[in-house]
Amino acid sequence: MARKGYPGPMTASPTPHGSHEVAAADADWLRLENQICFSLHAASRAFNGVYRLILRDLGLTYPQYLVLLVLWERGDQPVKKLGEHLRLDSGTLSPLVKRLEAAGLVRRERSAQDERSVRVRLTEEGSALRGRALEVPRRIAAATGFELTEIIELRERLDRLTTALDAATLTEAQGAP
Amino acid sequence: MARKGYPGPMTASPTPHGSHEVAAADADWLRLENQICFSLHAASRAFNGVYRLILRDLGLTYPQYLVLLVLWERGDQPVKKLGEHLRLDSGTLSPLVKRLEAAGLVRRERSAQDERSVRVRLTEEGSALRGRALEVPRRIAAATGFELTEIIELRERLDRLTTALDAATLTEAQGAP
DNA sequence: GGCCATTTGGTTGTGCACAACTTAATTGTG
DNA sequence: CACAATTAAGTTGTGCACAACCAAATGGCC
Repeated sequence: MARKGYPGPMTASPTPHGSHEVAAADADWLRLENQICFSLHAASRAFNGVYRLILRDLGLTYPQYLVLLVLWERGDQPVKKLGEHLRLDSGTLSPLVKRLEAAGLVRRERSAQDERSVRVRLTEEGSALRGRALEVPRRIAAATGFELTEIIELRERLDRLTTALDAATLTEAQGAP
Repeated sequence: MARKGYPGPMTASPTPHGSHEVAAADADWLRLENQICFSLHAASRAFNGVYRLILRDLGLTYPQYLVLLVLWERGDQPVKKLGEHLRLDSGTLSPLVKRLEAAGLVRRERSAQDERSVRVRLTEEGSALRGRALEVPRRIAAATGFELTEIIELRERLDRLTTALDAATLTEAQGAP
């Protein structure tokens, strides 16, 4: 668990264009970036673990909980909108929503106006579950042990990171070689 | 993409024990915590997306890359040790390592001293891949657009978060009600 | 009307994460 | 020595994430 030191900023300074020097600098970068992406990965899974426990009482997984949050806050939504709010595509949402339907929490019904669209509607039971879910956030916040300001800062930084990474994904994917 | 405002600290102040008041405060907390866990979730997936692209040339997934990082840095390891470094259990690592073996990057061999243990050993090809992987971190760092100090701060905060969450998971799981 | 691209969901296949269980080797204890 | 407990991997089953592909409905265009 004890964290080994990361290479100091001096050793990781971006060496201009050298040949041998670059290899050493790369190795340092590698170690550092390993930390940041790995830290994020680990934090995400740790969060998932806490949610798993707390949501077990409600019979929900964490992504299912997210879907319900959207429905509780914004009302019935077509699958498309859910995907936009949660950044998930149909390949993830279709089976997930079906499981929520199997659990009796939502119903899926084709729109009459546009038969391509499927509206996800909370059932009585699904709406009622919100009451039991209200205590979840506080338990989660308590588990982090973070101050409110700290949470806000962290969130801001993560969102900025996500935006940058998404942009980079696009440019990598198509445009600039 | 535009972010709606989060409830200010004043509205989210933990109301003592009320009845109606609590519901409103809970709803605020809910919104806020939704942000932080969701932000983390989204950031993690965004990172994964960038890695997916950059690692495609190497024929690796992100978790496979993590396993190789450990092997490159610390040499051959039994599966158990890999799991400790990466916080992954055998259910995840067994098939993953088999895929790496199928790709010709590692070999798995039973230890002679302890026949329960399986040592994961880099092949020639697996070791050689390190050279091509050296440029990965810099491309990732560039994709984040973050300063070094900012990355380090973020990492520190995430690690602290993970530690707190892990501790909370344990106490939730067994002990204190 | 007939033809097209677009939009919306769905399906399939691969891989990761994890819980629960199994198997085999090892260690500890009487 | 015999036997129980522990440990290391593996297996099975469920669910999420995403790429790639498919089908039906829609809307624009001639």
